Amino acid sequence: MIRFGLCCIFIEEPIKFRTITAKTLSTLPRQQQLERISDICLKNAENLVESLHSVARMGIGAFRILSSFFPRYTHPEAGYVLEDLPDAKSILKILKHVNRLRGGKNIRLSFHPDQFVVLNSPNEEVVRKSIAEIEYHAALATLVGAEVINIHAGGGYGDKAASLKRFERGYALLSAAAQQRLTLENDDVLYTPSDLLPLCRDLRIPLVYDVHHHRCNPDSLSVEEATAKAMETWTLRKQEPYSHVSSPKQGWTGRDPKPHADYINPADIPDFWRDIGPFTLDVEAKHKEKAVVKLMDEWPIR
DNA sequence: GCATGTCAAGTTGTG
DNA sequence: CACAACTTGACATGC
Repeated sequence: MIRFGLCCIFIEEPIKFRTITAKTLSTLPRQQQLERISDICLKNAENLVESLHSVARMGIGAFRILSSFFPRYTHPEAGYVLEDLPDAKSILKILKHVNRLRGGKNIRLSFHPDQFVVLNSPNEEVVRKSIAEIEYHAALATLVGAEVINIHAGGGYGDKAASLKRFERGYALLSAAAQQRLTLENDDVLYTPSDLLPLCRDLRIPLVYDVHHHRCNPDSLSVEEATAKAMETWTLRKQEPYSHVSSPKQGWTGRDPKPHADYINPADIPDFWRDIGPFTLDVEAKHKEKAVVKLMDEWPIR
């Protein structure tokens, strides 16, 4: 049994999350900055409520919240905390409503902090900023009841073993709220499931198994083996596993299989996934909810 | 209006 | 060595 998930945004549904750049904010006095940000955060909170209604209506069971939900939250100049915002009370109220809705509709929420979050960087400043960004996600996750903050292990810096050791150091600096939600995902160029599984076992971190990344960046494990080992990291924590799927834009014969296609080719989903579970499968496709709905139609669960 | 360039941030592989 | 790719497009500006 598979629960399908949508990532961040919609292509056809009339829901547009808003944002603002640090550059634009920098032209405004602080009070006006906070007003602009507050307005955007309030609208994004309302958008999230609408998102839950929409995905529930379409039979989608998970939703990834975009990282710029509170735009520029940790920016060195434009950054802020919720209490700074004129609409803080309304925003909080809506986010608590989101949490109740999520529970009532049984929708899993997650985050995927962007590529600038590198917990294993040799540069201390990068680690410090990465931790701030993860803690921002954790605060938001606590408010809305999101289970997962999923990241990649980071750079290799010519020595993957040493770099994974540095990951442990960064991980140790996170709050309990962040550690509780942090998950690791195999990436498409560097860290394979085999690389990450020992670390996941040692730190009790669930492994989000991205089958597309595994095909782009394989190791000695078969898809079957990697699936089974990844699932174990979740059941150990008594959580439903998460996996990711996407299809290559130019097909597997094209030059670079890494870019994502508009839709999922059902053939890219391992057949045996029908018989395991339950687990959540985030669909990473450019056509967003249309791709998820199409996949659910073309790849019916038993 | 609509087209186009820009947007905080890291790391890697490619042309 | 510049640039795309990564989960990603929306905002800002200038015509």
